[in-house]
Amino acid sequence: MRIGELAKRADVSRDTIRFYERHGLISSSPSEVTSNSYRDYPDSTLEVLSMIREAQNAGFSIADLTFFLSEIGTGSGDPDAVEAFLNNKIAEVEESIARASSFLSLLKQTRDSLDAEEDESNL
Amino acid sequence: MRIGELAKRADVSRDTIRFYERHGLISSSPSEVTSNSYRDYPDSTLEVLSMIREAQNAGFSIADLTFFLSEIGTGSGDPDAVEAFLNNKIAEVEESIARASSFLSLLKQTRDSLDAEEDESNL
DNA sequence: ATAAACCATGGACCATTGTCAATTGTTTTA
DNA sequence: TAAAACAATTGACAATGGTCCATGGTTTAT
Repeated sequence: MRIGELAKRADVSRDTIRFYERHGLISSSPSEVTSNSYRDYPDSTLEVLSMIREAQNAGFSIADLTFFLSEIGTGSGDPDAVEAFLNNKIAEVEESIARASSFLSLLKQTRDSLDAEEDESNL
Repeated sequence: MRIGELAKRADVSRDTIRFYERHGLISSSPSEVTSNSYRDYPDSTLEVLSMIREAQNAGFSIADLTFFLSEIGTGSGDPDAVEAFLNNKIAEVEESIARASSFLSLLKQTRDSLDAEEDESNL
């Protein structure tokens, strides 16, 4: 599919798609029609884009993703390095989830005590 | 305490502390010694700094934190706006945790299939 | 009392993650 | 077939979250 359709379906901008492609997160092929310079993106790019969002949300940088996706994609590279990378990242993400949960509790507690105050003043 | 000690204890740079203070996340008072321009930070700043880290990890921006901390600190402002802000943020953080957990599964699954490949080739 | 360590201020600078605009070419549609 | 919509490329611009540096003053340690 062409970049415009991909952008619409994945809900990211064309520029973002090009940005990701420049950084090796996704890839495309020249269109079958050789008379233009349009690129063709496989359907699977949709899932990759969705995964990129999840990964970023979990704290992955573009550089992390470049490494992860290229390793996963090609299977080349030092398997031990990939394993070490994954173990590191798994630990980081677990840690991050734990921290976020703790912060979430604080937010809820804050809201609840705010509610209590409200009720207090509405007697 | 003075900025250097705070920086060391909280494990952030002095510049970061000043940056946060400029943005209203923390505050200090002039030192008791009036002959200098040194600032004095209360011990509680340590917890605030630690909370800032948790909040950032959970997706809060500096602007979010500025709002949250000032509201929590002063109790002034529109309580409904604060409540709405909190409800929004709580939903966002919950969503983010769910996504991160899903991504974590992918990472683990990737590691496991990598391990399986390894074992495969080591028969 | 002097050197080393610390502090404040201001502004420049930086990496990351995009976004926008200009130009030029291609496709689709009315 | 002409206008509107879409695409590629290049390079500038922007927001966020800091970091660094120069300068000049203050404190602490020797």
